[in-house]
Parts: sequence; C-alpha cells; structure tokens
Amino acid sequence: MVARELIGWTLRRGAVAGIIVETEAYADDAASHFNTRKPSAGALMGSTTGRAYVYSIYGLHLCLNVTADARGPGAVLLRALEPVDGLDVLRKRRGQVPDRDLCRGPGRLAQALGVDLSLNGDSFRAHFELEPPRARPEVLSTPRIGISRATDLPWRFVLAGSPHVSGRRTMSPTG
DNA sequence: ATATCGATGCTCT
DNA sequence: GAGCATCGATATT
Repeated sequence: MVARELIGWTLRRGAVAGIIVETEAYADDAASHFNTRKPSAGALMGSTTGRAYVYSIYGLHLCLNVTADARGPGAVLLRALEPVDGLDVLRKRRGQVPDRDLCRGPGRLAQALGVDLSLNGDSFRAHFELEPPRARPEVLSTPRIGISRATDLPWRFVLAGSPHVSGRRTMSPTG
C-alpha cells in the first residue's frame, strides 16, 4: 500500500521540509471521499495518480492528499510531519505553538506548508519534492482517525515511536 | 493529564 | 438542510 511506503520520506516545499510520520489510505471504502464526495473527488481519486487532492473540512481547515492508484481508486492523506527544515517559516505560518505541533495533524500540516485550494488537481511534483528515507523505517498500522464509517480498517500508518504523530497521547511521560 | 464543545464553509441530497 | 478524513479553548481530574 502506497500510504505505508510514504512513511519516512522527506517532503519538501520550497524552504520547508519534514519527514512524513503519519498517513492514511483511502480507497473504495465507506469512509472514502471516492464514495462520499463522488462528483468532485471521485474523478480525481478514481482516475489520476500523483496529483494533489486538497479539500476544506469543517469550514476551517485544509487537508492535503496525493492521489495514488493501487489497482483501484485511492488517495493518501498526509497527516503529520516531523519538521526538519525551514522551522522559522513554519513558526511564522503556524503562530506561537510548540515545535512539536507545527505539522502534527492534517489541518496543521496543510497550514504549515502553505497549502491552498488552488493546488487541487495539480501534479503533486509541481509543488512538492520527495526524498527517500535512508534506512527502512519501522511502521505501525492502526485504524483511521476522525471518521465514523469503516473504522475497522487499519489504514493509518505511523512511524514507530515518533512524538510528532497526531492523536491523543495515552502514555506516561518518562519515556 | 483527559473530556467536551463550538467554530465555519463546502459538497451532496 | 445535514454532515463532515479538524483544531483550539475551556472545564474538570
């Protein structure tokens, strides 16, 4: 699955870069915009590869996806990065938040990268650059977050042990 | 530390 | 008119 293989890659946009530490896969399942937003998103997810799919959610936030076909419709939602370059730009765009939260969560990530709706449908490579990981990262899979359908599918992928993944922290601090 | 809740606009029915 | 692939602030332990 493409979403899994993207973990550990470095995503660059201009002076800003971060390691992809969290993704989710959407295909032809009940939670996917391929089904729930069929007229607008369906065509993009169903018949393109390597394009940006950007949408607004809850009227306030944007989310960034890459369309990718794995013998069927699909897209990968980029949920979190570990910032590695252009921290000053990220802080400027995100405001006064802890560095850990600069790109932790899909809405934050989109804001930190300066993503806007005009990118929707463009070639992903026209706006972003991807560098492969040096070593093979340890990847965990979990159910997806923030959806109410098809919650049983383990299509969320995270870099093991990364403090930059989104979601509530349930672990003790002494680690 | 966790739990709850409101904001706000786009898309589909 | 309803429902979101969310975030940040507030209230409570």
